[in-house]
Amino acid sequence: MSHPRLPFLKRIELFAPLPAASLERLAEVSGLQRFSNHGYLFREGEEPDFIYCFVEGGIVLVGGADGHEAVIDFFGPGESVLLPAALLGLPYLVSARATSDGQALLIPASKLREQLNDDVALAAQCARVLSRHWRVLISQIKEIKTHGAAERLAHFLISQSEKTTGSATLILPGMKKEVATRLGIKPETLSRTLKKLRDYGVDTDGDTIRIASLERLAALVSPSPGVSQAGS
Amino acid sequence: MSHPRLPFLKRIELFAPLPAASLERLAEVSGLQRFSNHGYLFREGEEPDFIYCFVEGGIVLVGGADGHEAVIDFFGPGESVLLPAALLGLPYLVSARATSDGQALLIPASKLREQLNDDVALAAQCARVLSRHWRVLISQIKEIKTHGAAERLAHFLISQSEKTTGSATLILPGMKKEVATRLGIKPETLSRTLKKLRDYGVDTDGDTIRIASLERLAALVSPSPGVSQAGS
DNA sequence: CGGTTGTTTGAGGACGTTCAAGTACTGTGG
DNA sequence: CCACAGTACTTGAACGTCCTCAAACAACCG
Repeated sequence: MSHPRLPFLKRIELFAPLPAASLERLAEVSGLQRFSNHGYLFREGEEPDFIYCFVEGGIVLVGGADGHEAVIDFFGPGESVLLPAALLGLPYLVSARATSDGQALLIPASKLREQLNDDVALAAQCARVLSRHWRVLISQIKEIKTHGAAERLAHFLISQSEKTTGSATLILPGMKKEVATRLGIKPETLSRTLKKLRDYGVDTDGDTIRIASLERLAALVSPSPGVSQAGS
Repeated sequence: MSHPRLPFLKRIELFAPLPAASLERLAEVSGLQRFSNHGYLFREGEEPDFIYCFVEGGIVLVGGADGHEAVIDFFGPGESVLLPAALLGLPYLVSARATSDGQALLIPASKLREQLNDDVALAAQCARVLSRHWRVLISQIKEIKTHGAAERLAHFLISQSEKTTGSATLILPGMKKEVATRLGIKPETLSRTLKKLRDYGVDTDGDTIRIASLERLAALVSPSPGVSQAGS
């Protein structure tokens, strides 16, 4: 451990599998940055100076004008954002707003682009991580286009709980209005939909959600293949 | 030009900027494959054997069960699909259906993964192309979540025409029902929405669309920036 | 020619939004 | 400590958009 920021880098999925040499080089140009809840880390349209890797706390990625926001997704410890904009050197398509206090590791975009061109391990790992992100986004698009609000909410809740069977308790990764936009609906609709899900064993208490049976919720999303399957 | 497939590789955006050595290596393991309209090149859930680079003709990427399809996007000459699944070795999340006769260059996924680990140029280029794809998907998600059907259709038509001003004539990249799903609406709704757009100078004749003024259409999408627009 | 598939059109209904009011929580200043 | 304002959230009623269902038309093909 020759560098003090090395242990932080190792906890980022994007960098974890890299050999020591690559990590050292990244550690030298990286910097730790604190941020506080509800603050903006960067805004849509700005030039990419850094990529952000979250060590502690999380943010929500939003796009579009104020009032007509589209929440893309929530990000937390171990995850990183803005790799695409940084690699291409194009303006951010999205803004990031903190959903809690925390700290992020910042890597200068220019250094990253440099290293990308002569460090196979880093380049290959970037390609793999971007591939995973692609699949996440594809899933989201498929879901928006084929499922209704209740199904999307159910699926979201399941994805937020670590487990896949039995009961679970989870805390929403942001304010309800942000969660609503992440699902492509209005806060009012989220409120009502959450109430509907009470019949399926979902209990709400502030930003804490208790799910009685993950299986029962999952059944709501894909009504056991083979059944009539009436409306959307 | 030591290899007969080299000229084809050079016309694929993913490979075009690569040095000769990388291209040669890819050319040796690649193969040309014909496909015919309405046929499936691969289906959701299958194991990734190849990535597909389109030399001629195009396909539509669809996800989800038959009857509840979600069209992701259309792809044509110069573009490639399935890099993410191939790099990760995970099952395809989508199916590809041809929207015309054509031919594609196939690169074995295993060879690509191999080369990715010892060819910086290839790895870096993959990362860049995946970054571009990421941005396209983000744009699509933002659009679905913030715009109505008419606006999305207008934007889609504009993006399909090469120009950005004056009048334009374009041919839909697939059947109307596929275009509809790409926009997240039903064929019936597309038909009706297309009729509404007649008042905005959009004329339909089979799969040929004539746009009187691209500016007028664009105004429909973003009602002239600067106006009241009430930011909340 | 009848069968199949894609598109159009119409009528009715479901889902989600908008508008509006009311409740609960949080931080501020008296 | 409490009144106050600001924000998030909830709830209700009316509305609009898009979907479903159904029928008709056109193009294609055996």
